[in-house]
Amino acid sequence: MPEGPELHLASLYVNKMCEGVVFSGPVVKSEVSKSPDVSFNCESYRITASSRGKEVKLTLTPIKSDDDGKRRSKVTQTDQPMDIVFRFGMSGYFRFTSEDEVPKHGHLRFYTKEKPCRVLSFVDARRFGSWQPNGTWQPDRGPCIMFEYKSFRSVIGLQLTIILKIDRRFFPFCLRLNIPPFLCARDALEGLELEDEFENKKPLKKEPTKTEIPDRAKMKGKTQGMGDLLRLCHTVPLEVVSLGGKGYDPEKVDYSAFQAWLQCYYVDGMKSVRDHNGRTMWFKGDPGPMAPKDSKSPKAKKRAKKGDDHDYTAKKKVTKSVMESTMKRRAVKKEMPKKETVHVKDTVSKKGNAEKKQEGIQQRKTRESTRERKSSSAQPPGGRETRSGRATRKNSK
DNA sequence: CGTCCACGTCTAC
DNA sequence: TAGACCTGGACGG
Repeated sequence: MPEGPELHLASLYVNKMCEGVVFSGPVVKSEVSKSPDVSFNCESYRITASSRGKEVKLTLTPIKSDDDGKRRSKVTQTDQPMDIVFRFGMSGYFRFTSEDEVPKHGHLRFYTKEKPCRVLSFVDARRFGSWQPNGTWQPDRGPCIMFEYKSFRSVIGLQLTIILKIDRRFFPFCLRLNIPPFLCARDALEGLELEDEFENKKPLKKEPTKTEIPDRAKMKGKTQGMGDLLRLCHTVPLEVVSLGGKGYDPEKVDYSAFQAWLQCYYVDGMKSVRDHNGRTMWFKGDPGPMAPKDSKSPKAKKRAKKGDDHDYTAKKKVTKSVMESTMKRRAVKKEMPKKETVHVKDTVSKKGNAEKKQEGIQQRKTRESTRERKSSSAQPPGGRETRSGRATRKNSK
């Protein structure tokens, strides 16, 4: 789900599936959801979607019709359009299905007017996602990498002085530019001009070839194409979108393009390290001077990560050749002087693999919640999960 | 069956 | 800056 272009793909999905479809009645929320009720009830309305950064906005637009006056008997009909802004958390996505195929964890549902009606569902297994009726784009969020690129560049420029290391969001791009993920951001970006000299050329074009990379970047001597990091932040997500939403569309079955695009996750020979937040970075070559000191690499070994993501179901084997060709892009191999000054605390956070102290407590509690989970897991489709008294699990740390 | 892991926010020490 | 909030898939025993 989330992260960058996927939210945009979600909006494309909604627009595509709901084009010309008439919805009707109330918007239904699952019992367990803590997000607000959506008090919208209209005899006939349409749904369109748009996205910005990590948010997706659905617009419900009532259709006026003659029989509106008659039918309005008990329920007050909504006649004004309504925007609902969604954030997807870790697992949110939209699905448009028949009524009896509504996915489990469909926490907000829009029903069509047809006789065997269909349902647009906001599905979110982990419920980290949320929505806001009558919502607007969150004003304090950063600019959208895909559609507010220029603004994004300046913001990064302004904030450069306070960035300590390359943000995790950048590491897929670092891979392409051969930037060590734990290089100090200042080193990676210094010399960067706020104006992207390429942007008036062709912002949407594919990844630059080596020859297109400006000399200015090389001047830094460290890594090739450093200054283009930000541009890739923009173009790479657009590449994903240009894959055609394959994967998000249930009809399409070709997942290989996306797999190949990924380039780094769970690829042979790729290294990984966790940062102090417990997030896993994938890279090749030198981790860079700011790498967490003794953070363990998670089981990068044999996790052939099944393509089980809702969006990217019908996955296919990625051919070795594809991967290898993408790997070959690495150009300059340089050695970063290993500094001793590692400022990153080596805190093994959270479920640290290195921390097994209070296992007893932890395990007992986990088991409790597991058991409870089971008892409530037999829900009918449609997100009608009911949960009785849930024992709040608290970690005693 | 149990453990670890996951594309993100929030808020409480 | 640790948890908390959640579910489910992969994997190990």
